Amino acid sequence: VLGILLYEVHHIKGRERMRYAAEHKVRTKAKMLTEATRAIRLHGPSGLRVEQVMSRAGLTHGGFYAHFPSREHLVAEAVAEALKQGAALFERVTHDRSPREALRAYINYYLSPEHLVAVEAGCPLPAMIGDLPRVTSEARERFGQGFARLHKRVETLMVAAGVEDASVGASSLIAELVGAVSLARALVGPEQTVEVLTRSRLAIYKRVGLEDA
Amino acid sequence: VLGILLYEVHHIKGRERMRYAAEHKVRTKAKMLTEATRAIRLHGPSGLRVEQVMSRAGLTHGGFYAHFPSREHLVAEAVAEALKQGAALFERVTHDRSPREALRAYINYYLSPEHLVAVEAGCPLPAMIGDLPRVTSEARERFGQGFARLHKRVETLMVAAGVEDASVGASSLIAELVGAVSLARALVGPEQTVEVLTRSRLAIYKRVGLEDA
DNA sequence: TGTACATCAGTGAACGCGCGTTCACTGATGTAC
DNA sequence: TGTACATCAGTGAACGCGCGTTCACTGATGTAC
Repeated sequence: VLGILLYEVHHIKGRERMRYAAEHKVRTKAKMLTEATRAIRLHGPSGLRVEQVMSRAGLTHGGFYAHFPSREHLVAEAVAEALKQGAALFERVTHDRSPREALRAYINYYLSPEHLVAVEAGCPLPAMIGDLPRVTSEARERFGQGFARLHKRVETLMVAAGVEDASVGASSLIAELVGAVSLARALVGPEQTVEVLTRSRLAIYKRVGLEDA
Repeated sequence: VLGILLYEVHHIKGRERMRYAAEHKVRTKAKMLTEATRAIRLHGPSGLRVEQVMSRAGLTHGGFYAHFPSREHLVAEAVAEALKQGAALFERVTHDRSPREALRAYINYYLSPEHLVAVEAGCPLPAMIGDLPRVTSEARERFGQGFARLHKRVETLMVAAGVEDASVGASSLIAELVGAVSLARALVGPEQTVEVLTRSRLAIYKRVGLEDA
């Protein structure tokens, strides 16, 4: 009885006491997630290493399980987080431009040599798609949600830009962008790489009705 | 002196003696390569396991190094072999059809639900691109050669089919096909999957001037 | 023809290392009284 | 205010397993004479 009373007291007071610790924990978890999305972009979901994530977050690997029940749970959350960052990237590139210029800016950015190299900061899709079929279905569900959101954004932009069949167009655009960047990153020489990118840019420009820059 | 003489004799006779053994060795190496390309399609270059390749070829893993100096060399040769199979697949789907029907057949096959599932028999590109940036540059060179050959074939077909700007069109087509199938395989539910495929099919049909089937 | 010997693809055990996970412990931050 | 005690994020060593690679050995296929 006394034990139960003490437990209750601790429990109730606990909420007050924990507030700071909880915030602290949330911050370090966020740091871990940040590093995890970085790892996924650089090495793909199956290339994410628990110890590497922890050490980059300034921690030792043993502490991992205070935040995530397993590596796979981290991967799932990191996939979701990466897609949010992809959407944020879309906003950053397109905001405060006219629809047509926004569309052009996104296409140009996506197919630029800078984006090819900026694996850590760029769109997370090309870095993940290859691995995703071999990943938890939870992670893939999250990916599906993120993909749907991105599709919606692009579609909305295309409607505003006066592109007809925007839903089809948005899906097709994302597919070609992802495919072209994936291919370009797989190739070695600058010639082949640049050709893949510029050819896709020309083809896309033509079908969405943008003039050559 | 006598030792050198004996060595010479063995060496010369050796060629004769080895002929059968050599053929045998070539056959088992081919079996290993077949299994290796299968593994790459299923699990990506980084998912290829030496022991798994060997056991599927009916051998024990220790014998691997009688055929390849290292796992990475096998990966490089398997990447090249996989791309040859991809080109063969293109021939198989398009041969003895008129250019326009051949083009349509390839697009339809590539974006079909069967191809989505037929990871082992289908085009090897979607299964590899994600991993390739993290693979030997030798393997990537080989990939580049195979990609160039496929691009050429598609371009030639497009010229014959009367598509204008065939070089750009072929590159764009491959990029979208690869991107769409990669995305579709990454997604879970049938709805999203099918939508990605059919939207890309519609978009491609439109831009290469094929009517809906 | 038969016996001794050479070759080498293939065997299977062992090694070493990376990596996810577990666990006993610490130390900073708090509460109780 | 000060001392005893509770909590729990984080530490760091250890475990277990998968996997690429090595290595001493085998046995089938041949040659030598």
